[in-house]
Formats: sequence, C-alpha cells, structure tokens
Amino acid sequence: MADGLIAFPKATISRFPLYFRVLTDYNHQDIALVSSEEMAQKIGVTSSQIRKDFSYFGSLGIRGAGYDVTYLLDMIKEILGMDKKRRLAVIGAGKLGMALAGYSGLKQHGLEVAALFDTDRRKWAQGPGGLTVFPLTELAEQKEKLGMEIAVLTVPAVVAQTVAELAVKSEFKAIWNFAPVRLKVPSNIIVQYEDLVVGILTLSHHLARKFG
Amino acid sequence: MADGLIAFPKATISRFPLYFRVLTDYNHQDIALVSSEEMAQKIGVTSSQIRKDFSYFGSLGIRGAGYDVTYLLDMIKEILGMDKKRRLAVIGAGKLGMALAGYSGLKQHGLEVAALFDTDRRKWAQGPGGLTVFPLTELAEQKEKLGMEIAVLTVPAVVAQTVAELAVKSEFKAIWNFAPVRLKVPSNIIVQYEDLVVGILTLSHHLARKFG
DNA sequence: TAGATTGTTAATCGATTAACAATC
DNA sequence: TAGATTGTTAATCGATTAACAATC
Repeated sequence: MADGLIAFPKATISRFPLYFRVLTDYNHQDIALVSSEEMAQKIGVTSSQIRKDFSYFGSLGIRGAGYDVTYLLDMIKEILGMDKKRRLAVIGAGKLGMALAGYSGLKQHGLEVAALFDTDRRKWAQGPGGLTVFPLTELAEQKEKLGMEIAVLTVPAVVAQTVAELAVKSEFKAIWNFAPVRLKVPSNIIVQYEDLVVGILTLSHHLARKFG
Repeated sequence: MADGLIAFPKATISRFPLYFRVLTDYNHQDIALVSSEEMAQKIGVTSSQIRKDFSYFGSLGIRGAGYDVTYLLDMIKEILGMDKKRRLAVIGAGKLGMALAGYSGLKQHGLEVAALFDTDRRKWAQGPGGLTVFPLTELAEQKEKLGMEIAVLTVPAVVAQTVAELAVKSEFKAIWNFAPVRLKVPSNIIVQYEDLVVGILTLSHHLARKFG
C-alpha cells in the first residue's frame, strides 16, 4: 500500500449508511444541528463510536454545539461515493434481479439500475419499470452505451464464475455478487459479496441456542 | 448472562454457512476427509481461523487426518439450527418478499417460507409456487396453523415498527428485518437486520476512493 | 516410527469505549 | 464566564494469526 490513503475500520464504513439515513431524517425535520449523543440514541451505537467514525474524515463537528446536518450529509455523500450517480447492470433477470431493479432504496442512495441481462430469450425486453432486459451477449455494448460501472450478479451459483469473467472482460470495475460463490477475478476488480443466507442462519443459530 | 452458554465471536457464526457449503460440495464428490488447509484455500480464509472456529464446539477433527465430512456437516447443521426445519412468514408481498419466498437458497438450508402476508387485497391468494398471500389480519391465526416461528419483514420502512409489534403480539420469536429501521421490540425477541444498501454503498465507497 | 494435521496457546492485530482536554 | 459537546488519547475488549505440542 503506497497510495497514501489512510485506512479506517471496515466497520466504520458499514455504519455510514445508518448515519446517512438518520441525518436525512433530521434534514427533513429542518433540524440544523445534532449531537453525537442524539444520533447514537436513535441508531443504537455509542456516541464515542460516532465521533470516532467521523474523526477519520476530519473535524466535521462544532465543539459545544454538535454537527451541522446538511454539512455532515454532504460529507457522508462524498465518503460513500453518493455524490456521483453510479449505474448498475443487473445480470440475471430472475426474481431477485427483478426485485433489485425495482428497489427504491438504491435510487435513494444515488444508485441506478440501468438495465438487466439474461440468457433466457423469454425474459428479453420485459423488465420492470420501463427497464429493458437485454441478451447477456450485449453486456459490453450496453455497458458503454448506458455508462454502467457495477455488475450485479443475481445468477445461479454454477454460472457465477463464468458471468463474472464476462463482466471483467466487459470492463466493469466492480461486482456486487449475490451468488454464494467466491469469485476469482483480477485484484483490481472490486468485489462485494452479499450472502442472504448468513443473516437468517445467524438468527436460526440463536433460535436453536435459545429454544432448541 | 447466567445461562452457562459459552460465547464465541459473532464472526465465527457468520462463517459457518461458508463451511456448510464447501462441505456439502465435498460430500457430493464423495470425499470423506478434508483438512482445514484445503477448506481454507477454497473459502479464502486461513486454516488457523477454521480450526479455531471449530474448536469452540469441541474437538471435531482427527489429528493427522483432517475432518470427517459427514460428521462435520452434521455438527454444523446442529450449530446453525438446520437440524430442525424452521418456517418463515414473509410479511410484505412486494417484489423482495416474493423473491425471498421463491429463493431456493432458503430451502437448501432448512428454511421454508410457509406463507406471505399483505394488507393489499389485490395481492391476496396470488403467491409464487403454490404459496398463499394472506391478509395481514390473519397473521396470528396462520402462524399457529402453519407453525411459523420467524417473521420476515419486507415492508416499507414507515410501517416496519407497527408490523414488528403485530409480529410480537402474534408470538413470533424472531424477526428477520429488511426494512432500514431499528425496531423497538422486547428483549426476548431475536432480531436480525438485513440492510441491502450497506454492501453496495461499501462498494461505492471503494469505487470513489479508487477512481473518484 | 515418520508424516501429517489437529487443537490450543500466546502474540498480534484491529475495533470499541471511557475519559477528558480543547474549544465553541 | 459557564455549559456543552467535540476530537483525541489511552485503556479495554475482541478477533485473528502464527507457532507448535499433542496425537492420529
């Protein structure tokens, strides 16, 4: 690592979406200043944690007063890359892919599904909300046309690696992978794994511990 | 904590689904014994980590030989509560709810969506794969009839707290919450949060760091 | 016995928290 | 100035890793 960028805990970044939401609420209520303690109560973390998290990105608050809501929102947007709109390609137009394409939570955070892709011709052209489902063979072409950066993999596990390779060849910079498979891709490709089963099995584990 | 149960890292439990999958693979290939090093390579963690994780649950391996695949699979199923089938109620028959109801990954891990619920009468009775969408008012009644334990919340954020309270009143023991809202529920209710936006915003953050 | 791999200890690394000086 | 709250330090807590004795 010689790029001069400071590292901060991964957990810190994963809390920023929470901060973003609570600050958006304050903003809608026309609250201009908010203390770390108030936010902490609402989110369910310690105020120390919040101040520490923010401190990695400079002195964002005002001593004695708190944090300026709109300023902090802008900073968080920048930190999370929400200041630029990112366009996503959903590969795999099954139920999960369709659900993601129509998910308002993405748009609210500056992320836009621009197209879907599938190998099944019966799915072509029938996407949700005005979106088009393209043949997977058109991935590279449409990526350029529509300016997509992130490939979202909602394909079956068995084809995930092949599809990932196609995404890499199509020059996607990042992959959001819902298939429960470790992908082998060049190290300059950013991969984020999303395993829907981990959460519910953690819950199941607690249930088993508690009730048998 | 006076219940005599040993605590182990949360991160340990979150790796067990990975172990389960890789061991299922070995099992299908009729491989009887596997070393921590082999598994480590496949999953992308250290072999130390794997041995440590397993050690919380006893001496599960054979020194000099490795781990017995079927025995280890059985242990993991027990640890994750997969030895008993758990039935889920999906509340909110929108796209995400429908996608989860049809998600094969759940069944593969001993979890079964038994019914969906919605307040919108146009959605009643039209569930995917033979599943019924019931009026939300029937939640408690159907819970008893169908033996459901876990409430899956795929409802809009604004109604999530109200729906959670209904689930608690209906005597659900656990909630898997997809709404980006901290729920206020009694402490004996197990709540697992699933925030789909955290992963993609983490990715967006890395993208912004790397390319601006 | 020789070779292999576990299970466990101790060292290391990383993240959280408490406390308080700085300062609005 | 008095009161409030940040930003930061040091202490604590928790998780990972390396190393190796135990043992198959």
